[in-house]
Amino acid sequence: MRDTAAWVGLVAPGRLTRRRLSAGEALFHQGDPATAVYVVDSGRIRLVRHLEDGTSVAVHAAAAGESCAEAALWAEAYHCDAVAEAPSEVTVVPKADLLAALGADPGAALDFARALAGQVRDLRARLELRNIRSAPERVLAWLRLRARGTPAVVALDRPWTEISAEIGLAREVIYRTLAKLERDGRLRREEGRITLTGN
Amino acid sequence: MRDTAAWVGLVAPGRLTRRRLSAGEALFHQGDPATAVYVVDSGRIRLVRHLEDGTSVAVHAAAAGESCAEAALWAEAYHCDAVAEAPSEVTVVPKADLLAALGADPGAALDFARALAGQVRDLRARLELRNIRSAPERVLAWLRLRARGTPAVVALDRPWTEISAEIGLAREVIYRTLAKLERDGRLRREEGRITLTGN
DNA sequence: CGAAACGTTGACCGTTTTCAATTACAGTGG
DNA sequence: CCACTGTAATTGAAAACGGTCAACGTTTCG
Repeated sequence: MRDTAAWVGLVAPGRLTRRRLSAGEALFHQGDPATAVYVVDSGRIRLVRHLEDGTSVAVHAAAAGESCAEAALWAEAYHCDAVAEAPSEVTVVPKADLLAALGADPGAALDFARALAGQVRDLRARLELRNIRSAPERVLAWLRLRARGTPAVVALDRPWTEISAEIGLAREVIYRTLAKLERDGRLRREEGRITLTGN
Repeated sequence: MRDTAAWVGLVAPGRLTRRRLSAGEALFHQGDPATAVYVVDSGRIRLVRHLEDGTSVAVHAAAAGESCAEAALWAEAYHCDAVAEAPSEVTVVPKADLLAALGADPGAALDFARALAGQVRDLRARLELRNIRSAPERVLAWLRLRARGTPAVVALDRPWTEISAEIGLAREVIYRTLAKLERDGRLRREEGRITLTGN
């Protein structure tokens, strides 16, 4: 992971800004003129779309390393609110600069497209994962997708509490499921990593 | 919807091919040299990734109107199998032609990026939707996201059977939930459309 | 006209969620 | 250096919810 936002390099470093947000602080509001795209460096930014009837729907929660509001590049105004869920830091990539860089060099635009295509691939896979109803099967599928080498080993870079949200199961279920899978000999749990065992 | 693949127009029509697949037929195999990107015209293409340990994981199921294997543009070989779930038709967009078109004109590359960014936005929203556990809340959120006008009306362009898969609930649950929401006065069901009622 | 797909509803079962309680640490400030 | 607080990791038990099976009327379409 996490070359996710390599395209930030397309903009001159001097044009990038850092912004620090405290919990609950807004990065931008729905309707504000779209002036920048963002990359979350730390913390978590929640994007919420407000609807005509007064209700709202969460459309994304960008974690550290992820970018958000790319679509703002082609929009006049932001289509959702962005609020920090926790103290966060974001890199502000001015829309004008990024567009200029992309328009000037086809290679740059292709790099950008490539990053987006990678993200589309990832998101589709995640979505497909959610179609697996059974908790153990889903967890196994998630593990297999990110396993490397023989025997298959998955390095755990963040707490299960966080991973469980990505997998879409309550964290208790994850623990229980892992324990059971280990008992059944499907995997082995070690400090910071999981080894998928043959059968 | 479904300008999803407007970028197909970037390639000279004469270079596009149509391919018809019968149920179960393979469009390409993991490891095959990546030669094209595809747009599903009808039917459904299932993408499956095969893993080192012999197991496999579904990474996507492209329905009519969707494109697939965009990432193949930057890959030597396909990273998954593509098999028709049902009789299907796809437009074959030769990788070389598309890359050439994108590389020649920054505007074209930007259009491509734009389409991908839109898809990223959609996929994130769908994923976020899946985080809503409660069936009625999930259904309502889905409806609200695609409601237009005041009062909010959702036009139904396809059978619930299909929609239920997108929402991620068994179709029976959808029917039951809709019936209950209607009973509770949260919405009204009419021929081919749903009206969200105030409260 | 008949087969398929769609829409609908009831009932039951199984799984996941939720609530609760406990252990283990890591970091903080006195 | 040590209580003290907060997060992560676990596990148990009960409740709730969605999944699945079944049955049936309806519409669609070849």
